[in-house]
Amino acid sequence: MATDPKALIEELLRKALQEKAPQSASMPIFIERPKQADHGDFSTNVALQAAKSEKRKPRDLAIELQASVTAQVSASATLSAIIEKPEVAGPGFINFKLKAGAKTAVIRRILEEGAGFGRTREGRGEKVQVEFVSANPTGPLHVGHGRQAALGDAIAALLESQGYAVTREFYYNDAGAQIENLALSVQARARGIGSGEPGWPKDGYNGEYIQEIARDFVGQSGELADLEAVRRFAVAYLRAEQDADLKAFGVRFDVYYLESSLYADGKVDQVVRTWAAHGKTYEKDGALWLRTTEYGDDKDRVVRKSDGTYTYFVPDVAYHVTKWQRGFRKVTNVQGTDHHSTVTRVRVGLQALALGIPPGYPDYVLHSLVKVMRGGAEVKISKRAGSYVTVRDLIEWVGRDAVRFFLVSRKADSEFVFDIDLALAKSEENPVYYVQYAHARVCSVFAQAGGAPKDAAGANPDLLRGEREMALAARLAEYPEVLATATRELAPHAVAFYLRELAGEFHSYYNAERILVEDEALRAARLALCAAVRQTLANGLSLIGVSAPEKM
RNA sequence: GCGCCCGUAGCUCAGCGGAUUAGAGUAUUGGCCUCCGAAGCCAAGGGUCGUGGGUUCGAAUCCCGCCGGGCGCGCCA
Repeated sequence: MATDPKALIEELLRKALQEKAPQSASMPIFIERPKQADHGDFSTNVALQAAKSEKRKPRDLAIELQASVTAQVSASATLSAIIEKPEVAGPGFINFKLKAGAKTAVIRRILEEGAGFGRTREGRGEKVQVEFVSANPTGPLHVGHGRQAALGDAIAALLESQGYAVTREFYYNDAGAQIENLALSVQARARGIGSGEPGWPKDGYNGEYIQEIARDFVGQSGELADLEAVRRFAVAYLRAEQDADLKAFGVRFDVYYLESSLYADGKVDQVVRTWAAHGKTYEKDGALWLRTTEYGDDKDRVVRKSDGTYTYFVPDVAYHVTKWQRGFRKVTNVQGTDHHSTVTRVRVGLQALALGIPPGYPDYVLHSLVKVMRGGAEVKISKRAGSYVTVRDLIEWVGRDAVRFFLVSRKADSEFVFDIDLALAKSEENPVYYVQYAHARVCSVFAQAGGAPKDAAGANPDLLRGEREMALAARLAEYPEVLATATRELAPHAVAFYLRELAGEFHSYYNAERILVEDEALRAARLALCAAVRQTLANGLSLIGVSAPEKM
């Protein structure tokens, strides 16, 4: 028998369905935590769902299910100690209440499991890969990359928490025309040629960083005529810059995969040969085309241009072949929505290779670009323009924790506005401080109590009977479900929202009740509850890459 | 024009495997520090969930049209 109350209730309902509504015996059962306290701790709408196929009135069916569940509960002493008799409400909801002791049991569990609270082995060690940031080494990381870094890292952490073996990977587009362009721009700058002047490359990069690279290159007496040397220097320079930014942001990668290596290893050629061998390509207008329309694309795509070079998506496909061959059956790419056309392209390219890769491979999490406002006007995010807000700017302005929390607090596909003025002037109102403050507050209480309780051994959670204590315990118990859902949906924003709520309930409790009361037993019980709150806050914050300070 | 995404309180956003009274933060207003940190708490006001239809006993949630916004539609990446 399950020990988790929610799982228990599901088992009870399943059995009730088999008894009272055999037609619907195998239907999915959704058990929610109602917003309204008087609707109990758990609620289900199975009766409403099943009523249709059973051709019954929802409320009548609900009453029968309720009777079955009640009978099962009364028959078992264990169950009776955990669950109250359920109630039928509204159009046919069945609401469940837990016995007070069953609610606070989670406190013991949290203190026992510690940093492991919320973690599961669901993933069974399956290898998964999360690719994110993957910025071209042609400029510093901008806010969009920051969003990607915050999202990707949190998604990776969530997958790890559910038992997957995660590889964080960064793909470097270090082989294309843009790199050539970068080298030419630096070379021109070093020769004193400004943007738009004679000799300036078409579509050259004219950000200030180009001048810095040029200055450094000349300063190290680099040979300006040697474009290859300029290219190597510029790429190394920008990679170092990006690495520094990512480090400051607290994001680490396990693998940096170089696009250039795909060419060097012949993997790009191999992809094209395989397509040709399967009759998926044809020549037209001096170029080589892939029959992507066979897979639902609206037109065929050029893979080898008439100048003999490949289009960008060929190495992209080759890259994903390596992911498959490296044993990643589950791959998530975090990218901006401006890349959404590559989703079909890459998937189709993989299909045309006939390697047995599933059609939906890989997964994508696409995020809208961040709009940065300053002084009431939008700050343009454009590499070419050279004026845009970088990740480093944001970190310097509002701090790493605030940036990460903020960027991960929104659904990936929602567009949102990062108001620099607001972040600058009112950084203390950022929700991250609210959550961190709750953590620091618990630490402060422990400092006065002469130390944190090591475990729940000396505490009796049954002494906690206050409304706020019950609410806090229920919130704590919800944490594992939040992680499971957030992982399944690749939606780390749910963690940020959860932490906000947990912190809120703690602040509320703290203001209403004194923790360090005279009564030693009650005091120990409350300290245990605080310890559980602190542990859960710390666990959640670490998933989204935010620190849990003891003092602020 | 076509494709994908978005439109929920003044502002920034949750909710969207349909269901019991639509939620937070922030802003505004009014309270709370002789007592564990006021970066906090308590309370009030504020929404025809873009709009018009449809499905349903029931729609912010599903379907269609329209309006508004974002992104994409290269032999660029």
